[in-house]
Amino acid sequence: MAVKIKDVAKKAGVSVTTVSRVLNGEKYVKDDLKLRVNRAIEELGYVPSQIARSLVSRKTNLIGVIVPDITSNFYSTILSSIEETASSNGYNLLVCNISEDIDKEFKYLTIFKEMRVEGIVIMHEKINEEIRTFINKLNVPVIFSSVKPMDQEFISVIIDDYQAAYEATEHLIGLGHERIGFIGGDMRDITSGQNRYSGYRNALTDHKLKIVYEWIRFGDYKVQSGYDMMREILRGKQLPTAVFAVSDDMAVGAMNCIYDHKLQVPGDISVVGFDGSQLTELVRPRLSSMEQPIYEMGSVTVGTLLKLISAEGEYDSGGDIIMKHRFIARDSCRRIVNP
Amino acid sequence: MAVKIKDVAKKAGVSVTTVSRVLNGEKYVKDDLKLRVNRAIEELGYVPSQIARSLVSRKTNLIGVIVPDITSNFYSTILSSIEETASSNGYNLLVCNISEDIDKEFKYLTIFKEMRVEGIVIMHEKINEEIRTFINKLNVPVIFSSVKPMDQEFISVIIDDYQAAYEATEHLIGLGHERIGFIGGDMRDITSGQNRYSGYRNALTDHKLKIVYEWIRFGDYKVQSGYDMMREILRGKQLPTAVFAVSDDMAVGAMNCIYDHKLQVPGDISVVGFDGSQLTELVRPRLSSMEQPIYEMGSVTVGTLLKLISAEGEYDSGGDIIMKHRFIARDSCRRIVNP
DNA sequence: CTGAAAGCGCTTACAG
DNA sequence: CTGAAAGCGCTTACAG
Repeated sequence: MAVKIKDVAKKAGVSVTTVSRVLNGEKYVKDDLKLRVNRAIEELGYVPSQIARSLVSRKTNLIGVIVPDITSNFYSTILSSIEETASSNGYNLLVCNISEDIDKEFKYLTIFKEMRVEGIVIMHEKINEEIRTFINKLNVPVIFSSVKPMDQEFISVIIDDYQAAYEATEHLIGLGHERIGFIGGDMRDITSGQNRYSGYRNALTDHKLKIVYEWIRFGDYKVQSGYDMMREILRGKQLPTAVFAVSDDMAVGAMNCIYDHKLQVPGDISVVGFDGSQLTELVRPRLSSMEQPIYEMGSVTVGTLLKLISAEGEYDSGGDIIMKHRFIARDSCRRIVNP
Repeated sequence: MAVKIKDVAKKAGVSVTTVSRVLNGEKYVKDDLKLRVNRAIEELGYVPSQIARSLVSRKTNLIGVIVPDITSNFYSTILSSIEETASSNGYNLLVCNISEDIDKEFKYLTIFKEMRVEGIVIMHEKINEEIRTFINKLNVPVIFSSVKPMDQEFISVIIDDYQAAYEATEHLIGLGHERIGFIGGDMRDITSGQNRYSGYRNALTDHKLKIVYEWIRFGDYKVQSGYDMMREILRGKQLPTAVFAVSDDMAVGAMNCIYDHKLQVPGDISVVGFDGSQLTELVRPRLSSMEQPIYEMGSVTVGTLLKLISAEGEYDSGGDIIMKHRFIARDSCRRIVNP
């Protein structure tokens, strides 16, 4: 099979201990021995087994990542950032795409444990009782990225969703809109579900605008549900002049639905999205959106996780990590002159 | 630290051998012992170390995947399919997003070797001499998915790109187009670079149409390059009535460029894409595209790789694996009545 | 500075 | 059916 440390030792005429020492860059190896060892490594094409190393060092350099849907631009962008940060810190990623399948998540968490990953990143909010129990006694640092599930005490890397949604709604109000619809998210998630909804509602009421339930729907953050929810809104007696969707995907779905109904964005209905994903620049008209610092969130997630790992539970981040949001106006909203 | 097999054995009052046996589902263990062991496992929350197992079994159940750009819908879709197939066969993914960085690829291949992955999937064509040499003597099955780099003899899972590009071009010709532009790919890739270009050219010449180099550009498959290449084409004296881009991303970039120049798709210029990614249904007008069976390609890639793994080099796939393509007409092309 | 030996947490012949 | 022992490929005290 593959060449092992013993083969290198034999070829170099030294002990495996010595080979191990030059492998790990220890000093106290005479130069000529070091030279012989390195030459043997070179000639044999020796690459040490991380498996064996992990067994003795108890370090796997592995981080397990659970992604709800890797084909979503938002998640794949965070993931690419996570990957980059992890990689540059010497960590590798075990990636699990659960696509709504809770059983798969449980299976994967077990695999993560078998593989002795040093930390886990979770990016979805559908945490049930069984999973909560499991990760609680897992004895491995867990961090949530971009979500904050209910009833659990792990750190989340998020933005101030309430404030962000409030400001996004105010943007529309500032443009003169008074009939503003809403396509929300999952209420099992505190921030992207509940807080964004509260932000929307409070912005309206603070500005003396009525909350019209006919214009309010809840989706699953994906394009199709944005489309479907928008269609329901379009069936109403009176139409809103603007819609705020809490993900860019849903906003694009809504835009497409409006387009397919022969209405114009922003001529007939303005649309605001949320996330600031690449989609915003991909569609026409370009989508105005409340931007999350997606890429930065990925690196902060890994950075914090690495601190948790090296501190072995002693590190206190001081609770959730709140990143800065920023509204980016593009071409999907218009000013209402005569409401 | 974590509980190990010895702890279970002690608690159950048996030898570690016996625990190992019930763990691995061997028969020849008396029911009452099995019961005691399982109870001990349960009570201790024992999960065996895959690291230790791998060391003795020489099986890691790991597949290394190199993706050029995980944020691209095309690649993330293949990846999700790869993940699903691997997972359901008991394999886990070590994912590397190289984002154009050849050095990173080399680093990752080394890590793959250290981790003793059982197989490797590569999804990009920029294989240089150093990398070629490395994977050739890696002694691990390698398979290329959706690409076929030059000068290497590993299996690729691809479609008949020549024929597909030919048919896509013919679709436009069939609609009456005579001035058909082309936004191509990377010539280092035989199929998606060279063959698609040949398919386009031969379709034109077979139908007595002229090849106009003013309308031909080459990009990197991404949205931005589609946009940029289209802008160059739009600068020409005479405009084509249609453009065929060899990726949906570039086609969307081209559509956006046309839109930003106040021209209509398909009114002024028809656009055909390639891949059949989710983007085709996301944009308006919906993009007509030559569809690759993306999801199936992912599962076939893993399926073939697993055969290569279990056959230990004895399995002969009979060369590249050619999947079926299919043109899907949507709304981005119009019929030319008076050319 | 260098090496023999023990040990990381498992599995697998080999005996019984 | 069950267990003691060797071994997977490394690292790390411990001696020298």
